[in-house]
Amino acid sequence: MAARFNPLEADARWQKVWEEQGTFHASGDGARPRAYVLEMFPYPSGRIHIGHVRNYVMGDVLARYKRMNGFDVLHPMGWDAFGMPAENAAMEKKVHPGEWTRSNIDTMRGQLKLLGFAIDWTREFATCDPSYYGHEQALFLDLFEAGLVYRKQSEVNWDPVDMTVLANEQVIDGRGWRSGALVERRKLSQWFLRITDFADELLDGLGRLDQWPDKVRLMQENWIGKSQGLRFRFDISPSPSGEGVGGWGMSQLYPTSPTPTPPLKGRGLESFEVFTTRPDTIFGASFAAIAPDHPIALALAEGNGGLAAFIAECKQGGTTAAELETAEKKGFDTGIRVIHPLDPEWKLPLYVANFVLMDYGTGAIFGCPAHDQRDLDFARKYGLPVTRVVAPSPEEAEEPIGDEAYSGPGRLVNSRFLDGLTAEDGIREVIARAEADGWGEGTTVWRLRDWGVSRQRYWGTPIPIVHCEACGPVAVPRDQLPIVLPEDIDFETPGNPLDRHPTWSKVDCPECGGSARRETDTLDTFVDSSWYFIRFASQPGDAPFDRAEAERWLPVDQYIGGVEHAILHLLYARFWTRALQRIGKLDVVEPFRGLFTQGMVTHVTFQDPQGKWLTPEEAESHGGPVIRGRVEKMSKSKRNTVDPEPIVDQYGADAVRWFMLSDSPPERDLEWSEAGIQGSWRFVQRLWRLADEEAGRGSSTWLGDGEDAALDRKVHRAIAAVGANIEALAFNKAVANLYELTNALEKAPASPSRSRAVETLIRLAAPMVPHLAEEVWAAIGQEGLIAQAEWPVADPALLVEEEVTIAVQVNGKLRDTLTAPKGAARETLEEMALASEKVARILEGKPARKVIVVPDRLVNVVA
RNA sequence: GCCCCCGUGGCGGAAUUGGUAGACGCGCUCGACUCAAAAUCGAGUUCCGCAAGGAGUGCCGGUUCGAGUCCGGCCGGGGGCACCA
Repeated sequence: MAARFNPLEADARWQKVWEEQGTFHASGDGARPRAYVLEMFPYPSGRIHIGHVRNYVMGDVLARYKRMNGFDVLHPMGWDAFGMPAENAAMEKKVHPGEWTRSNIDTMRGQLKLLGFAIDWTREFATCDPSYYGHEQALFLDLFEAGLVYRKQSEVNWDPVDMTVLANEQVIDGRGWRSGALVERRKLSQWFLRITDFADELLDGLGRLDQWPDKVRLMQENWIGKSQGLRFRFDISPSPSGEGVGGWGMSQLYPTSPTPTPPLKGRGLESFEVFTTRPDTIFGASFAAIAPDHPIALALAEGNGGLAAFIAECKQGGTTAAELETAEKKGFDTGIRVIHPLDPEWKLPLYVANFVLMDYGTGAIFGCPAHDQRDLDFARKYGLPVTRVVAPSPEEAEEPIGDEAYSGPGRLVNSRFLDGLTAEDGIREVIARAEADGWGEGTTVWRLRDWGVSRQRYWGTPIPIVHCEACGPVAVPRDQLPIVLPEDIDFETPGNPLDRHPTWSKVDCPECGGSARRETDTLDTFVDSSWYFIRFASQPGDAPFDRAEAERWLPVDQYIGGVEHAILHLLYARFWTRALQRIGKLDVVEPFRGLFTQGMVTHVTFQDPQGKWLTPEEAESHGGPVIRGRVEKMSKSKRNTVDPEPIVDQYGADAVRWFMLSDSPPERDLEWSEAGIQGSWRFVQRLWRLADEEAGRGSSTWLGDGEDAALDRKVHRAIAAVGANIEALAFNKAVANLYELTNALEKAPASPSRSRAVETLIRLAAPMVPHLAEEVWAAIGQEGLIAQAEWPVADPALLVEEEVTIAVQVNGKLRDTLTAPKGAARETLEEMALASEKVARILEGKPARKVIVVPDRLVNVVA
């Protein structure tokens, strides 16, 4: 063996061996139990960054560990290859999005291979392959035929310069992030998937995902947003003088229309529904309010210029977080009165209010100022009555409400027949009465919206629909799939190139044969990532997947990725899987049994006094003063990124892998540092020296024949600890276990125990530093690959200590320690502790009041 | 505003059910080897103190024989949602 481990030479050599032998192919032959380990597949943006490396190293350690434990492991890799950056590159660099994407994939695949990941590359695909998205089109049609896809008008963010729809995240301060143009709200016909049909089961299923982080489950729960309550009808009160005009409040700021008769009658607008989660507070009602775009508001505005102006003003209001937070509650009194459902004599004013949202519930509310902060703010502003109807105690029944609404528990007061009931009973009672009397019903409202999947872009999966004037939207016949994106496209003009293509969209209607137009929208790329894990498990040519084979691999046993996908991707994938189950295509309920969200890789930042960001190298060579900034997420704009490739060239894959696993718990951020990677490099070399020494010594040169029982125990404790920590994905702890064992081995005198221990250490380290492990494995004359060797088994007998250290406390303070045989009797321990000089000194001859003995742990003497 | 998580040495972080706080790594100090350096090896490294000893897990209080861990109240940091009725 060489004096030093040379990764430059060894890495490539072992990577070639693994590839040639197909070491990491998932066989699926049923001979071994299966394990499916998956990291979120990357978007081919250009180059691998260090965050990818951390993500894939974690999955890789688990995959290799599972393989050594006798599993048939599926650990695939692919590319989430559709999306905007490719189109931006096309516009900026005049390169075809496909060409740009393919070239990035080639680069990144090469970079990933440098790290020696145990990936089954035979299953690799990119979502931009027609052989992938064609099957996606088929699945879309399956859902379409099952009624889970529909088309409706919806408001979108429209960039008038780029002529494209923008996602909310792409609208910054009301402007398109690329063009800087003021974004318009536009109504477009879009395709939607009925994810709301699954709201209940998606929520319910979270409870059974016990191997998911609580945080992610909670985020999804909030996102789905289930609210139970009462939906009920308000009838508009007929008034002698017609149906009212704006008379009070805000309306004075706006000119009142000279034609005061609002056209509600005969249009189904004589009543409207509201939703509330607090029907118990119904006797605290002091007003009703509708959204500015509620049909009644729009109808009233036809005859009321003041209201029309108010509605227009509401629409202008920004929708950014900051603006909403400070936005004042504003309303417009329509002059209309509505009838309280429990008292026909009780009339409430109807406002149009800026804080009522048309797309939640029914777009209308009843206002109960005493117990809802927004309603209270509103009521105070417009001088509306505030009546307490819930009191935390009988004494507080008449306590006036101040500036804060009371939303806590209590009993109902000032509420006629509800008085004395708890709030919960009140809710039940009012719902029961509403249902019995026919003016409302108990219902559930969700925050979750249906998933709009239409994107007015080129680089995505074409939606397999044809629009025919006679037949409407028609599914493309299956034998015409895949609908392939045209290659001859023009990015010179903004907008969707598919729309402008001279021939692509011109087709005959599959139903009537008449001339028709192909759908030119493409699917949201989140659709692509909603089923790729199924395609990894099984990829026949003529179908999206083979059902039986997919069911044998799924669900994914361990899924690893960034927490930024906690909601959208993970919710969409759960929905898609359930949708496939509902239509009878795949009997899997949840796609990911275990989920792990890893932290980011961060790095220090540097700036010069002018605030210009500097790379770490620039900071070092910079002549003038340099400000050392915070440790932050790596980003190009802050110039604190680290390219993994030169680092792998310098230190080798194993040192990089080891560093990615060290120190920080995997769910937290890891700070990249030069010292850290050097430390890892040193450890790789230490392992090498240890093995080298042992190999060089040969078995004939023992100093003695004696076994080293203490070392044996340490080894077996390490076997148990490393295994448990890898299974728990606590890689930083597994790393610490390996350091401890290495330290112990370096100090241990030569013995057969030590030789065995070094071999065990290499096995334990193999998932983390696989190239070095293979090199050592071969050098010590072992057959085959360590990647396929068995994980050592801890001997339970050696996990038990013979002697234990007992802490001796006086009044809970540590005063002494003593060594006792494992399992020593309470009395023995007590006796030993009381015999301690230090204890005796503190007791000063007085007897102990009490002695607490925790066997094998401590004795606490209470003085 | 609502919901959730986290505060432990110079730094990253360990610490079963409450039971010896600081494992392991980084950094630093001293020493060995060396002409010197790198590499490597040895010793040390929570704070105060020469020591004996004392203090110590953001702060204040509580429960307990015993609290980093449990409870209450603050302070600080991070994340999610965002006028959701």
